[in-house]
Amino acid sequence: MKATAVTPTTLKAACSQCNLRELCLPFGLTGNEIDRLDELVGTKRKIRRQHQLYRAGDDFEAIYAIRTGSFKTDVLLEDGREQVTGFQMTGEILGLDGISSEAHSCNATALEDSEVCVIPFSKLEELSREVESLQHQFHKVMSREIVRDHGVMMLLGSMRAEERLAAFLLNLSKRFMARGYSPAEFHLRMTRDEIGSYLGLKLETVSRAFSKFQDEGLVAVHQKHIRIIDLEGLKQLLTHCAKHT
Amino acid sequence: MKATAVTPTTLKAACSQCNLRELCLPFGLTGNEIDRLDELVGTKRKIRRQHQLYRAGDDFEAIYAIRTGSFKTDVLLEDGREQVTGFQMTGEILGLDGISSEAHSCNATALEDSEVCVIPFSKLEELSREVESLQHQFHKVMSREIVRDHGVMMLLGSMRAEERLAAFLLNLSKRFMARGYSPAEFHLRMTRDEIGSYLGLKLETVSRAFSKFQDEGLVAVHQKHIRIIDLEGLKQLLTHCAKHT
DNA sequence: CGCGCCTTTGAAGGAGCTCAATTTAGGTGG
DNA sequence: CCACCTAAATTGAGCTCCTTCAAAGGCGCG
Repeated sequence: MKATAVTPTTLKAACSQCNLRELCLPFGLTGNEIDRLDELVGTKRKIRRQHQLYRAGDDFEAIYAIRTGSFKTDVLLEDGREQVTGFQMTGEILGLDGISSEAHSCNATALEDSEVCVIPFSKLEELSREVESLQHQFHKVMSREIVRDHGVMMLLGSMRAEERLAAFLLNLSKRFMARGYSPAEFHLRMTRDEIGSYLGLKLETVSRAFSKFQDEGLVAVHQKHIRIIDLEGLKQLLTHCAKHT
Repeated sequence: MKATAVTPTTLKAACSQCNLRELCLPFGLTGNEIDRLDELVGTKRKIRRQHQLYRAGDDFEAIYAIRTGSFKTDVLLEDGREQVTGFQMTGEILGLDGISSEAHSCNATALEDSEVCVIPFSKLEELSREVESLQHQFHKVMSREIVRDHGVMMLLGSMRAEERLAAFLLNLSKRFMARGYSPAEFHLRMTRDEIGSYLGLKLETVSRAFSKFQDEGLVAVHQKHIRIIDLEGLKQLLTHCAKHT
C-alpha cells in the first residue's frame, strides 16, 4: 500500500508489493522467491481503453499479468467474423497462446484503461528452471486456462441461450468476489455484442435474456450495471434447464 | 523399427525409438536429452476401446502420450449432458487439464484399443528444470492446446453446421497427413453422436451435413469411411459461407 | 442368422437470428 | 447548462437453421 518512489512512466512492477499476488504468478512462492520474480518482471505498460496489448501475428516475447483494468481476447476469421475467446481481469495472465508458435494467435484489447506487468518469457523460463514453486505455479496457470476453455466449450456446445448467460454472470460474480469486490453488484466492462460473441449468441439475444432475467426477478439490469438478486435461481437455471439430452 | 527384447506387459517406453517423437514431447531434444526423457517415462499402458484412461475427479499424477490408437476427452454436466472437448491422435498429449487442481477435470476414453506412455508429472517437472529444450517443448505443447481450444470456440461460437463439419474434416485430414497417413481417405474412430457433441450439433445434423457434402461431390462418405474428393471446395466452405456478420 | 447399435432420411416445431424501429446513455460543442 | 450527436441497448415481428420426433435401413458381432 505504501507508494514507492518511481517515475510513473516506466514503473517497475513489484510482485512483493502487489495485492494480487495470491491470484497471480507469485502464488505459493516464498518471500525470497518473490523477490527473484520481481527482478525478472520488466516494466509495467499502460494500455488505454480500446487499444490493443498485442495482435494476432505479433512476435511473442512476453506474457502479461493484468495489474489494473480488464481485457478481452478474440480471434478473427478472414471474412471478418469475430470470436471473443475470453474476458480477463486483474491478476490473470495474458499471452499464453503465443508460446506455441512464437507468435500471438489472438488479439488482446483493453476494455478500460488498464495496466499490465510485462513478463519476458525467456526470463520466466530461466527462473522457473531454478525455482520449483514458480515452475509449478506457471504450469497451473496454463492448465487453468485449458480447463477454463473446456468450460466455454461446454457452454457453447451444450447450453441454450439463457443458461449461457447465467453461467457467464455466475462466473463473473465469482471472479469479482475473489478480488474483494461485491459478487452481487458490478459493472460490465464489455458490450452486449462482445458478450454475445463470447457466448455464441447475437447481441439481441443477450439483451432479451437480460430482460427475461429481470422480469423473473433474478437480476436487476441497468445497461452495464448488474445486480444479482437471486443467486440460487441463476444456479438452478444451469442444472434444471435440461431440455437437451 | 527394430524390436527390443522386453516383456509386452510392462513394456518400457522408448522415445528414442519412437517414430512419433517429432510430434510429441521429445521434439527439439538432442539424442542425449531424449535418453534422459526415456528414463523418466514410465510404463506404457494399454486401454481397450471404450475404456477410460482417467475420469473427471481422478487424482492427477501423470500426463500421457498416445503411442497407438486414439481418444476422446469430454466433460459432463450434472444433468447428464456431455460435451466432447477433443479427439486425440498418436503423438498428442492427454491429461494437461489435471495440473491446475491436481485432479482431472474431464474423462479420457479410448476410441479404439490404444496404448499410451505414462509420464509421471513431478518427474517431468524435475527433468524440465534441467533440460531447457524439454521445458520449452512442454510449454509449447500446453500452449498449442490453448490455441486449439480457441479454434474450437471459434467453430462453436461463430460457424454454422456445415462450416463446422468442414473445419472438422480438414483438421482431421491435416493431422492424418502429419502422421504419414493419407490426408484424403481415412476412417473416423468416433460416432456421429460424438462428432455432434464436439461440434455442438445433433447427430442427425451431422449426418445430414455429410450427406449434403456427398451430394455436392465434396466427399465420399460410407459410414465411418471418409474420402475427401474436393479439398479446395471444403476450404472454400469455410471462407465463403459468410452469412453471419 | 438375428439382435443391437449406428446411421440415414423425412416432417414438423422451436430457439435464436435477421431486419428494423425506438429508447437511452455518454460525450461534445455552443 | 442544455442541445446535439453518436454508440449502445432494448424491443418487436417474421424467418431460418437446426432440433426433435419418428421410422427405416445397414453393419458388425455373438
